[in-house]
Amino acid sequence: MRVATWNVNSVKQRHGRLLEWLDSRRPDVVCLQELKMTDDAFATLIGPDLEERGYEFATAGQPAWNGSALLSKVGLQDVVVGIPGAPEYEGIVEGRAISGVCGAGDGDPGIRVHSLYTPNGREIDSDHYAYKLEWLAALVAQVKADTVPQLVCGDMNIAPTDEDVFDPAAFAGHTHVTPPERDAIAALEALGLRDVVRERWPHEQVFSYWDYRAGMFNKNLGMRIDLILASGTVADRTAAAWIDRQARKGKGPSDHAPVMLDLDTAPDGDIGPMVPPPSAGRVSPKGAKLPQAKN
DNA sequence: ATGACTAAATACTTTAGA
Repeated sequence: MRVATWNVNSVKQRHGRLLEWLDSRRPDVVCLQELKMTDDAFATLIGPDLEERGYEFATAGQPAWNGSALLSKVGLQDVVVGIPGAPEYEGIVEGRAISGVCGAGDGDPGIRVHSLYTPNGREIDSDHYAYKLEWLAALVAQVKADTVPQLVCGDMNIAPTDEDVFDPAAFAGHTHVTPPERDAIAALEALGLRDVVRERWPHEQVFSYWDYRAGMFNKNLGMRIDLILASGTVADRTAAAWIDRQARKGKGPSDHAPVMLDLDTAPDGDIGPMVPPPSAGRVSPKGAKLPQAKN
């Protein structure tokens, strides 16, 4: 079974590339983030394309911003929209979480797959940052309460360690790298979840996000903030785990690349081409800075 | 010192992303 998570940065803008990627990689379960559209708009725009390819789907959409989706060719049961107990932001329930059980049947309990878009946090002294931490606490509580096999996937907006950014010095004082944020990832790992990409690439620079500006992708100045965290029995089935940098290349990409996990069973037939290892031989230049917002 | 790119709505400028 192949599982993928991808922040597509607008399904409307990524429609063609998303379908080409699905046809090339043939994932069985797909988590999408930043749909930037409502449930109805998603179903109208891309629902028929997904059904034609054998996917069931469920969405936690929202007008214009955020939005998470879960696609599955291997069953989609017990869908939960949102995280119980998660905070709202200024009275709005944002489309940041959806989960469902995939691959169940024949005595197999399946896997609860979460498709998550953690709040960005903006600045450390902002209420968006406090909201991010509260949201993460609700996620940890929910994962703890659920004892079935789990995959926690998505744009977590946290670089788990200093190895997950191009230069820790460039991120001093910024969100995504602060101890309270990293504590949330550590709390999930303390519950038995494992970061399958880092386990597979323990000493490589593997990034999943590169700012659109200033040639950051070409210089490999990125961050690893899109994660797949697997509970023990699922992580033990890892056949391959990687970041699909090919999907970040060319004209009109998302600023994120998909994260991929192959478990030790897969459907019969062609599941797509082999892909090269992530960032093979690439090392970030030293002393680079983050792009700065215009004032 | 500054800008840098993309997307959506607030729409020809602002807000947001990370």
